[in-house]
Amino acid sequence: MKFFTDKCCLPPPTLERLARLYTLLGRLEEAQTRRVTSRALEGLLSVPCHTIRKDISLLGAAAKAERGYDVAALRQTLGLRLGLSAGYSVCLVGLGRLGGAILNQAGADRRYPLAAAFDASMNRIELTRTDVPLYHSTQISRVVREKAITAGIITVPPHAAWEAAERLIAGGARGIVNFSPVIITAADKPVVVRNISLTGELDVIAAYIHMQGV
Amino acid sequence: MKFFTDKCCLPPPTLERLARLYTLLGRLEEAQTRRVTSRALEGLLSVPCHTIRKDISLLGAAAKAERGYDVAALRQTLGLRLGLSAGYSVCLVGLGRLGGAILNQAGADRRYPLAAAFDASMNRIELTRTDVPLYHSTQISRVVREKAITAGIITVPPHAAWEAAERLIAGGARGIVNFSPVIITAADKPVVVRNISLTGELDVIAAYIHMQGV
DNA sequence: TACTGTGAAAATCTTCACAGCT
DNA sequence: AGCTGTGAAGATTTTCACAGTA
Repeated sequence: MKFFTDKCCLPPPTLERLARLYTLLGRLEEAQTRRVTSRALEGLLSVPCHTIRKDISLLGAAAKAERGYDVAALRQTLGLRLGLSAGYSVCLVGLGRLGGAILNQAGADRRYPLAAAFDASMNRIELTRTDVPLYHSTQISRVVREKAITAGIITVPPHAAWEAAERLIAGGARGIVNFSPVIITAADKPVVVRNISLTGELDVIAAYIHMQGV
Repeated sequence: MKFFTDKCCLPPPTLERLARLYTLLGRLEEAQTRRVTSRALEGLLSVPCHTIRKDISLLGAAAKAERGYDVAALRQTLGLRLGLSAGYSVCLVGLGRLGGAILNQAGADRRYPLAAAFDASMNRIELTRTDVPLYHSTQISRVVREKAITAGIITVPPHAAWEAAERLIAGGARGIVNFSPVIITAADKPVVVRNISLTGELDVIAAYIHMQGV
């Protein structure tokens, strides 16, 4: 018998849905919504209400059987149990167009402040205007270690992606969001990797369409 | 008894893995690799070789039991069966920083050429330099319909995301890649939606880390 | 020997059904 | 009446084990 994937104590699909729910609850809170029923969440998340209830139930800590969930309370519980309020700091590797966009939008989202950003071009580092401290890519491991950075966002060109990932891992990073079109794997390392690719998403869409599905 | 999700004739997880495999095979082909074994793919995709073999087997069309798969042949089969060589055209909604980045990188990836791009600001439309035809956001439905655009990429601010999605759908788009931090749902419409959010990915990473997992 | 292909077994995830609360 | 919580049933997905082929 095997308990889920590795040592995770919540099924991965549940964990991912709950993470999305957390963000949604934040938005509802901003909109002054006090309570939501699982059925309302079904419409907002495209997840069956049964599944939502089950997910929350698996968390082990829900409110009593009242009319719907208390938005603020549920969000807080979620943040606690999922470790989303841990205040991890992240860094950015690659100051090209995509990196630049993230650098600027990072201000909008206070949850994951950028503690550092890196690029392989000194020229670009000098041209970039930001409050985030900038370093040359060769400094990744050192800076990640010194600042105790938890995760890195990779936006470098394909050929440089692996080296960026290795440096992040060498510095002790525990997570990587990889936007370069190369798949980064770290099955043997204690690192969570999320590979995101626009083309990949379009491929999946094309495949679903091809299958006549929804 | 229920057959997978909706009318799709391949299990969704399989479909998504195969789509990723397709891209990987393209890369291997560029690198002049002729054959790959399922075990080699395991390392490159972080997917167990058993699963890879099963996935390919479900496709229904693999080579004879030789030493590994013929890279080019498998890729071609995949493209055909998954509909990845259908030559869909896509459009971009939102010419902010992220949209601009995608607009420029789109040239790098010839698989999904941008047939149009939209923004709500005429000023920004005039300032943007590109070969892609630009239109005001109010034209989305018309242009999507006239150019038979299959999918749209949304990079607008949160408050404008829903309207963008509705216009795309009204124009007949079958797929949406949404990079805005709002979740777009279209469970009742024949549209495939992929919501992608940097913060969301960081949340998932944080949650996995919290669970002590890998 | 080293690989793929695949039915069957095992594990996992989702859905159901109904108890319990308000 | 209408909601949540949850064990159990059902469906899906992964893993296994081994037959078959070069």
